[in-house]
Amino acid sequence: MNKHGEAIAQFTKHKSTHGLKSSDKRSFVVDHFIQADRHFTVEELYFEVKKLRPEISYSTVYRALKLLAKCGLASESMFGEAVSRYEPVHSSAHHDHLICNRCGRIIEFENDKIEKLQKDVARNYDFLVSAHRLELYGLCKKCRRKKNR
Amino acid sequence: MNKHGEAIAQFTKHKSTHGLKSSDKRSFVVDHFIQADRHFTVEELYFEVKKLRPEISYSTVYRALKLLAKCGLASESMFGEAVSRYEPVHSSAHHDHLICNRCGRIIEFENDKIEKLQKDVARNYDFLVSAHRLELYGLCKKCRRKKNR
DNA sequence: ACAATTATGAAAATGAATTGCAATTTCATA
DNA sequence: TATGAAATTGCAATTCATTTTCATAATTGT
Repeated sequence: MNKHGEAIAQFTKHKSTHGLKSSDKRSFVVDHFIQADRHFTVEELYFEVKKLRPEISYSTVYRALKLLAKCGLASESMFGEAVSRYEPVHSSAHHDHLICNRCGRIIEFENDKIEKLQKDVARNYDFLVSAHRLELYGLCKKCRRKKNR
Repeated sequence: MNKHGEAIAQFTKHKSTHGLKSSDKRSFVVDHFIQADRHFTVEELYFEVKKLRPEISYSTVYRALKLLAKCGLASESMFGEAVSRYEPVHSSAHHDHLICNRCGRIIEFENDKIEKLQKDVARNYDFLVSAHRLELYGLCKKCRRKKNR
């Protein structure tokens, strides 16, 4: 089963264990989010969905994303902005972000060495880490070229 | 001149170069922030100031913090919460944060190795970094002890 | 002191997140 | 297939921090 299939399966499982029912609209939103496999604000996802299924409301999108977050398929993060972004959670490794200040592109990366050093730091402070966030802001490859335009 | 004095001087300079006037109230807020030398939300700083100078309004505190941010003496960050926090900027090194999910304590740290690895990552993506943020969330020393209470 | 400009306080506006509620849909069971 | 309890949906209303407006007060240069 592919990655998307797994995610859908996990969502279905969460529904059954939580007494939730199926719904076309929510499924559409969930599928779209999982297929897209990238960051969304509620509003961004809402606008995309609306193009294809105009009868789906903001509330439904909002609640679908909250639900995805609850069942571990999306994580909510606030990239220093005032709006929440939801990103797909890949069962695999945690990832950090490079965020372009110009075009908004978000690049994910992983770096084991950094992760390890983080643990060292935490140990020094007798701090028990449950989550972390690392974000590098600046200009992405494309935007560096057009820096002075 | 001590660190606080330098900060005050920088603030004074910013005022003169920007045609701003002096004000008792704003100075009080600015001094308090600089002396305290720690994180504040607007509201937190407002409540502290209010105890000592009840005639100072939320607006003044808000605008003072915005101003401090503009002149580089404070930086605004959103620790994954819905509220902005302002932290003193020390002319010296950048620092990252350990954030206790239980008591809210924020511990600052610096780690050159991590900084270096970040640069390596950026280089790999041809990304030009202008700022970064690293936050480790979890339980601080004190809160680990009372974890199960 | 006067004029010009900035600072202040209180209230209103903004904007995103969240919730309440009535109408609708789902689904297990009769 | 019909039923009813429970979940879902859309819209409007609320919440809550941030930000702006505007009338008044304070500051600064002349």
